[in-house]
Amino acid sequence: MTLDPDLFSDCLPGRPLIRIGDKWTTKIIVCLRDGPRRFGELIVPLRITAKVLTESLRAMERDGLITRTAYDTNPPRVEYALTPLGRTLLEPLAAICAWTAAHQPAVLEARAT
Amino acid sequence: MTLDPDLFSDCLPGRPLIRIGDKWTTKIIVCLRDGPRRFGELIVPLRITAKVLTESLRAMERDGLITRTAYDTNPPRVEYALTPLGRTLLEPLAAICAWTAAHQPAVLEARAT
DNA sequence: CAGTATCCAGGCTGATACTG
DNA sequence: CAGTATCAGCCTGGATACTG
Repeated sequence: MTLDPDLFSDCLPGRPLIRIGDKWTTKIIVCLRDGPRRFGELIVPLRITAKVLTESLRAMERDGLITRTAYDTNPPRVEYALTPLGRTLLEPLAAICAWTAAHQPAVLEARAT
Repeated sequence: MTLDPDLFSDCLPGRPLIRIGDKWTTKIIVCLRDGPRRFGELIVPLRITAKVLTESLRAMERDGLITRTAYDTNPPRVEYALTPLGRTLLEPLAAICAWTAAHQPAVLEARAT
């Protein structure tokens, strides 16, 4: 196990770097893991408001994690997809998921006492 | 790579479960990786206020991630240490660190354009 | 359908002052 | 040293209404 020797180089979830620590980014990434999805296909399962979803998607697009493709149809159709860079995040996120799946009961038990 | 099939079971950083997504928890854990540390040994390198550090430590203690040991001396001496449970978090956190170390430049470049 | 535009509450966070 | 108490600002996130 190797942890960044410089603890304060913003390599961890806190706010600064990537928005891993925010409420929605990671969930959106996982939502996109099986292929492109439309705005409405994200908003429903995530139970997020349009405003917040838009903000999150824009930020992730700026960071190069996803792409936004608008088709000039009526009604409009917009698809969001992971970039190769965004896709590389699936692995560390899976590690977090695995940890939670394994240890959530222990945490909840500790919290109960 | 295996991701939790139930996307909404709070297995990801968002707020709900473990405080992985908050600003300080992960940094505190990494700070404690080499052994117990005193309150003041955390507050200085983390550049956190006493109030926030106290709140974070209490929450982590409730969750069973750290222990708090107060020695009845004068001046007082309190040590915080990772529990075995807390220690298991080092591995997934290292994965996040590794991702950031590897891809931070790409993100910053995307953000700049 | 895929957003924008406002407004607003609550939580996180920090600064400052004080205590056993 | 290791906190607690209080106050205040910011920002995230949500509710609601409206638009091309």
